[in-house]
Amino acid sequence: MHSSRATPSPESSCALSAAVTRWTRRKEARPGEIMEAALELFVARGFSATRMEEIARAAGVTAGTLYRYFANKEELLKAVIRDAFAPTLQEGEQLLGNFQGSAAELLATVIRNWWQLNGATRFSGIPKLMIAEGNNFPELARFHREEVIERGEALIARAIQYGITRGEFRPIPLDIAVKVVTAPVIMAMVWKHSSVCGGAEMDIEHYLDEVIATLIHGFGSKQDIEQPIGEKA
Amino acid sequence: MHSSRATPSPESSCALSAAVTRWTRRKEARPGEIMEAALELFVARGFSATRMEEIARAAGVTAGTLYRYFANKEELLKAVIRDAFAPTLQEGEQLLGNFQGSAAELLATVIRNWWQLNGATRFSGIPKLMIAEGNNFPELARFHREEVIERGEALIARAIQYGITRGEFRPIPLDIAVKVVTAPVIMAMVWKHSSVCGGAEMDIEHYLDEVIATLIHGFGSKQDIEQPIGEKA
Amino acid sequence: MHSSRATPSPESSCALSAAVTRWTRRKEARPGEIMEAALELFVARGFSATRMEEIARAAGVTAGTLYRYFANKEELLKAVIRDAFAPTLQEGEQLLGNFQGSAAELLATVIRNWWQLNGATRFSGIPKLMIAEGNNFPELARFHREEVIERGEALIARAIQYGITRGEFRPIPLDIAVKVVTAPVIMAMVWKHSSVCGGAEMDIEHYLDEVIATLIHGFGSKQDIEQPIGEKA
Amino acid sequence: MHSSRATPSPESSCALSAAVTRWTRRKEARPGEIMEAALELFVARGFSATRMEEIARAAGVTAGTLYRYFANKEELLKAVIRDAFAPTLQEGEQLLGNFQGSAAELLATVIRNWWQLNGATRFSGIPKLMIAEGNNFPELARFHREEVIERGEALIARAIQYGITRGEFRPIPLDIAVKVVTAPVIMAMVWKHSSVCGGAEMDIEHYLDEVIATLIHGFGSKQDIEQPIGEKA
DNA sequence: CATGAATGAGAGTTCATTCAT
DNA sequence: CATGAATGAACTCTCATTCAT
Repeated sequence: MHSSRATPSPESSCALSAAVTRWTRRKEARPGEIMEAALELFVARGFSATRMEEIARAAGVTAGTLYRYFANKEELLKAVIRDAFAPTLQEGEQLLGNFQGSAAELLATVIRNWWQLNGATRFSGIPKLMIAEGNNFPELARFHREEVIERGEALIARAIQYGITRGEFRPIPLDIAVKVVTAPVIMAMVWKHSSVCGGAEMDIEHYLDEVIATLIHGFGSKQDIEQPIGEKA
Repeated sequence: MHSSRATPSPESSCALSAAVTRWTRRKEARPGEIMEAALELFVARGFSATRMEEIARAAGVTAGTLYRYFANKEELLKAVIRDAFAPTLQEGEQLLGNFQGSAAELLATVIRNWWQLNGATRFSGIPKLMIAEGNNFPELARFHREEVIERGEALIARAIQYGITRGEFRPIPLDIAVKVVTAPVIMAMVWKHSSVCGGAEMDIEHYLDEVIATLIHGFGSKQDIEQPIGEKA
Repeated sequence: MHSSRATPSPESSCALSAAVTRWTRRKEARPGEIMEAALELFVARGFSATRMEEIARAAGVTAGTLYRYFANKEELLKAVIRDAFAPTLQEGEQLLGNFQGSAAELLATVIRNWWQLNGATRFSGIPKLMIAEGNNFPELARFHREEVIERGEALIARAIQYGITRGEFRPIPLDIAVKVVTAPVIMAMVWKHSSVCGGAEMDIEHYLDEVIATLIHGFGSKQDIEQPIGEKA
Repeated sequence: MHSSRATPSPESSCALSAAVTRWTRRKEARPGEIMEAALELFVARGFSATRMEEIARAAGVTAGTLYRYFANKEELLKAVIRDAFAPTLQEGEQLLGNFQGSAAELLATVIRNWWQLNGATRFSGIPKLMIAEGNNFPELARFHREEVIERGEALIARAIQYGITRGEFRPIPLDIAVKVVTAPVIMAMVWKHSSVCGGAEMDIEHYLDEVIATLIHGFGSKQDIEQPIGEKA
């Protein structure tokens, strides 16, 4: 069955290799390989549109095998998400704990960290995934909201609060300000994975620089801020 | 030909007025009713997850009837999108043509118009739709990119250029600046339709005010802008 | 596709019959045909062991069609059961309402009715079905218990009570006496459908006669009943 | 060969006693432990619905191990049944050989014995099992019929014949009478394991008392038995 | 022109059984 | 001898689409 795959020399040693195993024992490696394949496909095609058998084939196993490691498709995605965000969130929480410098610097660092650990990796496809199909999978949505969004937004909120407390930022309501910060970053991730918008070929690093600059100046309190124009009366 | 069904006299057909029975009037309204129903459902559940029969029921017809007006599901969505954006874009193009005031005011107006004509209507669900499933329907993606995104971004670009030319905004690369402006607006539309993020209960009007304020100040050139912190390199 | 089946003359009328329909419209007949086929197969093979596609084939349709008429396999069986017992139970309830004669006669009639309307038909396979798999399908078990068993046992109970009230039967606790009556009848149904016990070739009519005789004499109060032997202490 | 696992000295193998390690002792106990676990689960869930891996886990081994001792699932059930009935039947045969008292007493004793040795144990689930799935496993059905049912019915037949010969019982055809006796006992076993009928909470001891009383009186010849009512013809 | 019964190609998931270790 | 990862064939159920009426 031309198993190939990590078989050093398929043709060597007649007697032994005749018995080339139908499957290779990989207990430890399997879950990771499967999650890898799943992430790739979920991001590329979407959750519903990805067939379990495709994931299996991409991971070099059969569909039945997936169910040894993950109870069902939804749990597989949950596992993928868990793996994706844990490090980023931990890193962020640590950063916030010890920070000493200016709020501008803090906000810039938080955003850049977020991008490097998530946006620049293939985890960047997950937000699009949840936006796309979260409504159809309520348990998945709940999980993502509680485990990822709430923790992530709390981080951003602390950074902004830090700036307001220091008088660097004007006193914007935290919940709103958090959205103002996250929106452009999430959209960047969406663009990376969407052929719909012309985002495929945009220079994301440059975009992020401008986002950061605009946010910092936009949040700034130094200048006397004249009333924004067109405020709903 | 045995149409029956509340048609007073199927065989009469003397003049035009006689033929305008309730059933016949219906016939002309059908495509619109179907598209209406389709938009509602596509936005709520996603494209793939919406069953043709649901759309039919919502439009008061049966599944087979849909295929009289639309070749298939994908063509139905294309028709829906075509209808959605034409007015908004026209309005925007007109505005840009005649504008005289400050760039800040222009940018604020463009954004608010966009929101009123799209974001506040149920068309606001379409961006999410395209983000979600555009990749799986390339022809759809191409159509949306060319007919909607490119025209929309051109509008925003003109508004920003207006500000730069007047010296109100610092000279940010246009393609980047456009994304900085559109990201928070599109995300607002996404949040409106996503149970995933806690966007359901956010105060979008207030959010938009802050977005506009932040953009205008962030783009502003008046203050001496110290070098943004953490700029790569 | 040699559809045959109620087609008067398959070979006649060239032009018309060339277009022999892929499917025949049978809206009214279908559910009945499907339930018929399902009963046959459920009884023969058991509930779990019967595949939906087998039922479909036996009913002359494809598997998908079953789901137009029945939400799922369990609902299909429920429909079969509903159809099977409604008439028997109604008949029994009517009988009990008007009866005038001796209790012995009443009991005999109730049992014989039960057998003729159920035991002698192919509905007789249903008790075996429920015994076999009821534990694995709790909703099915509940339905059968509430809709069939409880109503049926209430009937038997009334007949016995009638005998006790008249002094024809000794005062046996009703719940127990009901089981003593139903056990041999249900077992007769089980035997009819079980190759396991040598019941296939037994003379059930004769068996029922003896059951009735034994029950009536066994319940009788006339003779001085000496203490049953071996009663637990 | 690298068995490892608490084996003190895999390579020693000096004498017999050395080989009687805990692991080796286990080896001899295995089939019994597996059959025990299988019985429990087959009775609780049914034959098909019980997964081999469940049995394995319940027996403290893994799925693969089952196949060392039993060729497949069906053979495992056969082994379980073989073990279940041997003692009961032997006991019964002995009883019949030496009995001296009244037929009523004999019949009562045979039934009570049967119940105590089978009905009251977890073997009581086997009849339900065979009723449920016997038809799908012909070889199993044949085995059970020949090894269990026929021998059991022969026992009952002898007890009834004893009563007829002594003039205690009226001359009922033996094959019929046997069924009249076994039906209520088997049903009692079925009820014990069926949530379908409200049998779970019934007082089986009391039920059996009434069954025995009814049978003995029902079979009795003393009273002048008027023609049972409603006899067919 | 509208209907809606029917199709048929999968989708996710389960499980007895195998076999390299 | 025991393990348990892996297979692969079923199974139930879904849904876009067709087409006789």
